[in-house]
Order: sequence, then structure tokens, then C-alpha cells
Amino acid sequence: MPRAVRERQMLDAAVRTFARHGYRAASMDRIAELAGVSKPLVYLYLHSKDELFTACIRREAGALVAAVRAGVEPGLPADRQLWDGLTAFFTHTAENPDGWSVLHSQARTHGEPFAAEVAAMRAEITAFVNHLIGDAARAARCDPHLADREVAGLGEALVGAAESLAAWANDTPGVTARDAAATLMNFAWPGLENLMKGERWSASAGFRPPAGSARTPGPPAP
Amino acid sequence: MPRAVRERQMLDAAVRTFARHGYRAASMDRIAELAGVSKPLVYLYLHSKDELFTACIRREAGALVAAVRAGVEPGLPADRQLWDGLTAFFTHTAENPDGWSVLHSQARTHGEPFAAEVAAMRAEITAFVNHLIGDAARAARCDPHLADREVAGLGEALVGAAESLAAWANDTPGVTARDAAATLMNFAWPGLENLMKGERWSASAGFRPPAGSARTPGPPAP
Amino acid sequence: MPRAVRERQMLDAAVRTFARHGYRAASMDRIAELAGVSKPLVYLYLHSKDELFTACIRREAGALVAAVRAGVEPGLPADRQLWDGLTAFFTHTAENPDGWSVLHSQARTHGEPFAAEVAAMRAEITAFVNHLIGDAARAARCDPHLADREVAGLGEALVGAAESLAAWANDTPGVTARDAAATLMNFAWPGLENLMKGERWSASAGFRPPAGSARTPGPPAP
Amino acid sequence: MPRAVRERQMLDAAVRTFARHGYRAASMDRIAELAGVSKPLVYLYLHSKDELFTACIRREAGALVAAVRAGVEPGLPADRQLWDGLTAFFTHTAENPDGWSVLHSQARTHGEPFAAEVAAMRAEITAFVNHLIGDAARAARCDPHLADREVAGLGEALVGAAESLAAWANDTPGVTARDAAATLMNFAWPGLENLMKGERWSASAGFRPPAGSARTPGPPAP
DNA sequence: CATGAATGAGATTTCATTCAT
DNA sequence: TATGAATGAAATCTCATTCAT
Repeated sequence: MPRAVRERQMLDAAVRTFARHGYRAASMDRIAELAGVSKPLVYLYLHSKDELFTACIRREAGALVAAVRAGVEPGLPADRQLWDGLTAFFTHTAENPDGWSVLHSQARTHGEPFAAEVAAMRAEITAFVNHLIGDAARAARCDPHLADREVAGLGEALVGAAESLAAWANDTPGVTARDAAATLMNFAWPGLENLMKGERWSASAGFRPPAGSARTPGPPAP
Repeated sequence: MPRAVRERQMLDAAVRTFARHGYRAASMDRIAELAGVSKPLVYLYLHSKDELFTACIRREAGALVAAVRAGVEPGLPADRQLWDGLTAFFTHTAENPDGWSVLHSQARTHGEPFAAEVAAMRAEITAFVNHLIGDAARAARCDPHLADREVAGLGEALVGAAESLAAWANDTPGVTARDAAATLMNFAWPGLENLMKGERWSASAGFRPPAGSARTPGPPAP
Repeated sequence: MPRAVRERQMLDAAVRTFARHGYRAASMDRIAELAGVSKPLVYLYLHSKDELFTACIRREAGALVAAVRAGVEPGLPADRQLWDGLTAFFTHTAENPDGWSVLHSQARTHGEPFAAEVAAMRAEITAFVNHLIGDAARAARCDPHLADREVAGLGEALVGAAESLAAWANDTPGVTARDAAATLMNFAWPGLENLMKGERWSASAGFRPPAGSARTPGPPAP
Repeated sequence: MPRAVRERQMLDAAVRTFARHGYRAASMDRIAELAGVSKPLVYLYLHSKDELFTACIRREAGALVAAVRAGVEPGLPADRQLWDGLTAFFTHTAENPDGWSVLHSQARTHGEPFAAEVAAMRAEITAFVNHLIGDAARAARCDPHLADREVAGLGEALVGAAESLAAWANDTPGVTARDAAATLMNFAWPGLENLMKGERWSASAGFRPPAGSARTPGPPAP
């Protein structure tokens, strides 16, 4: 059996095991058994548990980024691209729950070497979103003044909301995936649109955050 | 030294160790050493690694919920309560990054007994947020169409976004609790405001989700 | 509370715990808890686990020997004394199963210091039995030629048969304690009687053990 | 080195260690060291201390039953078979004192899973003895009154006595297998012979159990 | 007289990793 | 290419025992 095939089997088994049990609780024995090969062969190809984990992260990160890229058509309007990109993202993570778990839950909770690997992927996606928002802003002839960091924060918020909704939809009878998606768009879209136009909540109609409260200092002045 | 004091030292050490290394990688030896006691004493007071972890989760969850409650004044308008609550939340998670990491990253990736513990806390916070959104909608007197279930979904989305942002703010140098709170308000408030007015994204200006894409079915027709 | 009472509580708890769990599996914690006192008090009175175990053995051995002695009236004929002694023995062990377990099962499987303690008691009972048989033999004007070792072997056999029958009677519906006792006497009495008369099986009617078989060498010639 | 050989080494070491120190006091470290292998290898092959102990019991029980079976020639008269069986039994236990100690002393004092294992072997031997006694009774053609249950009781008594004597012979220097066998035959044969003739102790010459003693109720009236 | 507080030592068990073939 | 055989190191947890009060 050719090496490439064997390696893919091993990575499949590893991703699944790491996702289900976590990095530490996943044993090389189990992975080798699940892959249908002997343990020394895993070491021959992947060298160590750390390298195996890193290989998993890299493969899953690459697949996710590729899926998002493939879902987006560059020529289309920015809002359409965003919708397509988000949909591709959620579709891919839904179809590869183990891979997503490795990236999102496992890699980030096990120290620098692995977190850095995910950070690279994250930067790629953030840049993509940033680009889109910038395009949209330019098309609307606004200067959104969105720092990379702010974009990253929005990405975090969006992903967090989406994950939370996915779990909620799964646990609440009668709530469909489409309900969840619609809720998310209703929830998030107006805010994103505002930000693309350079508008922020603290400047919005009527509300003024309390300036002097010790317990709850107001947001940065607009 | 009295038992209560020792126990607090142990829990402090455990929270820190669990947050930094994860549940599995955190060894009882290290925790005991960090607490300045011998390992048997940890077992005498906390009985097992599982129970120690559970005790950490419970303590941190209780502290977080208490902090949010303390930050909110019940009589104030709902939007003000939301801002205060978010600020208190991000402030607490920023001041207790290890505690938050235990709740958000560690407890949820290590099986049912622990995840359930966090789910209980989460339900409490979600209920609080739902209450706020419901109040605000009622105060706006303009939306007869916001079903309980939709409110619940929005609460989930908001809490999920907040959780995700809290972790991100802790991991990203230079991001303050106020930054996080402002980001979340910018992100979420316009959508909530729209919904309270009965407006929804899918009906908003001009945009129509692509109808024919296999991978990306459109939102429910308005 | 006077020391003697406390000590008895401790020994009671210890005998029970040692009998139920074995010497090693019985923990001083459990014993102290069962006795209703704190662990340091157990150490203050009984000094160590070994000494505690030894004290248990001594107390139970003493009680057993006393029970047998009390059951026998010296003036009576030897056969009556034997019957009384056996009955007292079985009555006592049935009423003190934990004590008997400590003597018979636990003490003999945990190394020299404890086994020696039991051996002393054993010697006392063996001497008593030996004496009885000797008396009976003398009364019958025979020379039984029973070595101490042979008497000890008979004791072993009798006790082993009795234990086995006791368990069997407990596990077989419809078999009463009296049935078991009768079976034992029917089984053992003729042999003992023979031995008191100096007769042995190998000399008995007709049967001759095979002399030359390699696999099954015959018994010592009479 | 092939697995089967290693396993035998480990079982040898384990039987010896369990016999000498008891189940709890025998440490896996010592067993591994005595077997000349590392501890993980013991776990790789035998899985746990419990399973290792069970494996010891099963192996020793099988060997003992095989030895007794091999010592008996089915065609011979029942009394000869009994003598042969006993001799084989005492010879085997004398040659394998550690194995016998594991079966007789250790396995029966450490809870159900192990005791049951021994009970199975014991049942096999008891059945064999019962068969013999039944045959002998039938051959003697003289006792219509020996019920199955009485035969079973006699088997239990005989086996119990033999077990007890085997341990005693092993622990007492100078007592050979033949001594033990002869002692047991001297002890048990006259009674068995009597019973086969329909005679019972309680009917025997002159002796009447004391009628009125509270502690020592007499045997069933003849 | 009695105990709450504390620990050194050692138990079973698992795991990542290597070597000889 | 592939594996059966083997292990050093470290994990969780328990226990007999002591001291200050």
C-alpha cells in the first residue's frame, strides 16, 4: 500500500481520536489501531505525537481555508462574497466536526506550538474578511477605519455566536438549521453593515453610555 | 493552618494549573506543589482529580455569575443593563483569565460531568440575557412577532459571541475589557434593535440570498 | 470513657475489619471510624497496625480456648469431653465468625509473627485433644502410640471437614446444622475411636494398599 | 523471546509471590522483578493485578485437577481409586506448595471473583469423590439408606479434610504426602465403611449425646 | 484525654517511544 | 516496508504514621 494512502489513514484516525478524546487522552495505541497499522509505522511516518498532532492541525486548517476560498467567487459583490464565505465555513465545519474540534477546541488549549499553527490559519481568514469589508467600504465610499484587531474580534464574535446557535439548535426540538442561520443573520448583519459604513453603536440614536460610573465605565468615545 | 484557607490555596493552584496545561496535562503533583502542600492533603480535602476539577468549575462559575449580577442594576433600562452586564462580564474574565479558561476552554472539552457543570452556569446567564431582550422588546412596544424561541436564539448568539470574545481578549495583548464590550455592542446592538422593531435581515435593502446554490440554501422567505 | 472500654471498641472494630477485608486491605482509617474514635487514639492505645492485629489474634485465640475449656467438664468420660469440646468449638466459631476468620484465614496468611501467635493457641488445643485421646486410650487399656504430630493432623482434618460442612450446609437448602453435625460425627467418630484403640486403617479388614505402584505408593506399613 | 514463554515466567513468579505474601501484599513490582521482565510487560500480557491473580488460580486449579485425574485409574475398585486420588492430591500439593497456597489460602480470602474460581475446581473434585463413595456403597450392596444428600455431605467433609491436611502437611516440616494420605485414610475410612454398611455413629456402642445441654443439642435420634 | 492537620513512601496503571528482525 | 517485543518515566491515588494543640 502506497505511503500517501497509509499516511492519510493515519491522519484520519488521529484527527478523529484527538477530537474525541483530546490531545493528552488520545493514545498512540488507539490511533494506530484505528488506522489499522502497527504503532512503529506511525512513528516511522509521523515521528512523534507532537508532529502527528501538528500534521493534523495543518491538514485540517488547509482544508478549511480551501473550502472557504472555493465557496467564494472573487468577482461578485462583497456582501454576496461574505454570505458565500460564511456559508462555506459553516458547511465545512458541520461536515468535518472532528477537524473543526481539533482546530478550535484542542489545538488552542495545548500550548504554544499548536496554538501558533492555528493562529496562522486564523490570520489568513481574517485577512480575507478584512479585505471583503474594505472592498465593501470602498464601494460605499466610506472609510471604515477598521483595524485588523477589530476585524479579528468580529470574526470571533461571529464564530462564537454561530457555535452557540448550532448547539442550541441541536438541543432544542423544532429549531432547524435554517432557523439558526436566519437568526444569526438577523442578529449579526445590521451590525456588520454599520461597521462597514464606519458607524458604531456608541454613536447610534439616543443612547449614551454612562461616562462616570465606577463599576461600568463607558465605551471608548466615538 | 485552618482547612478553609488551605482549600482556597489548593483551588487557586488548581485553577491556574488546569487553565495553563489543560485537565489531563495538569498533574496533581504540580498542583500540590504550587499550593505549597503535599499531594495526600489535596486528596484528603478534594478527594480526586475529577472532584477537584469540578470544584474549580463551580467556584469560578459562581464567581463569574456573581460578578455579572453585581454589575447590573435591575431598575435601569434594559440597554443600560446589557451594557453594564457585558462590561462586568469582560472585566471579570479579564481579571480572572485562568478561571475563564477553565470554564470556557477546559471544562467543555472533557466530557459530560464537567460540561454539564458549565452548562448550568451558562443557562443562568442566558436566562438573564433573554429576560433583558424580552424586556427591551416589550419596552419598545413595537414587535408582536418576536417569539419566545427567537428571543432564546438571540440570547444564545449573544452569550456565545461574548464567550468567544472573552477568550480572544484574554489571548490578544492590548485588548481591554472595554474594547471587547464595545466590539460586541457594535456587532450585536444594531441587529437586536432591528429585531425589536420587527425588522429582519432577510427583508433588508436589496439583498437576496442566492436561490440556486446547492451548498448554500437561502434563509427562510420573509 | 475508661480506657478498657475504648480498647474493646477498637479491638471489636479491628477484628471485624480484618476479617472482612484482610490484613492489608483493612485500613486504620476504617478501623478508627468504625470504632468511633480518632486515628491517633488508636495509635496511642495500640501503637501500630501490627500490634493491633496481634492484639486481635490474642484476644480471639484466648476467647476460643476459654470457650472450649468452659464447655468441657474434666471429670466426665473422655468421649463425652470430646463431644462437648467439639460442640463448644463449633458453637463459638459460629457465634464469632469474624474472630474465627481472623484466626483461621487472616493470621495464617500474613507471615511469621502472626502465624506464630496462632500456633500457640493451636498447640494448646492440640495438647488438650491429645490428653483426651490419651486418657481414653488408657481407660481402654490400649497404647495408642499417637504422636503429637498425628494428633495435630487429626485436628486439622476435623476442622477442615467441619468448615467444609458448615459452608455446604449454609449453601444447600434443606440441610440443617444438626444434619451437618450428625454427618460429621458419622464421618469422623469411627476413625477416631479406632485410633484411640491403636488401630489404623491400613490394618483393617481385607484392604491392602498397593505396595509397588510408582504413581501411588502405599501408606506406611502398620 | 516468544510470548508464551514469557507468560509462563510471569505466572510462575506471580504464583510464588501471591503465595508468599498474599494478594494485597504482593506488589506488581516484585512479581515483574522475579519474572525478570519490566512491569509494563506484565500489564501488556496479563492486563491487571486481578486478571493476573485469576490466571494464576485457573492455571493452578487446572494442574491440580489434572494431577488427581491422572493418579486415578477408573476401572479399579472405589477404595483403591480413593487412595490413589488422595495420594495424587497430596503429592501434587506437596510439590506445588505455592500453587496450593494460592488456591486454598489466598484465593478464598479475597472476595467473590476469586473465590468463585476456586469453587468451580472444588465442585469438580467433590463430584469425583461423591461418585466414588456412591460407587462403593453400591458395590457393598448393603445400604439402601444412604441418600444422595448424605453422600454429598460426606464428599464435602472428605474434601475439606483433605484441603486442610494439605496445607498442614506443607507447613509442617517432616510430614510427607504419604503421611497425610495415611492420616486421612485412618481418620475417614472407618466412618465411610460404617456408613456403607448402614451403621451410624449415633447408634454406636453405648454413647448417648447429652440430652439436656442448652449449648450442645444432641444429634438426630437414630 | 483526644484530635485536626499533615506527609513520606509506595501501590496500580498508562503511555510515548525504541529496537531487532 | 512493517511489526512483535519491550521499557523508562510518570500518572493517580492510598496508607500507616506523627505532631502541635
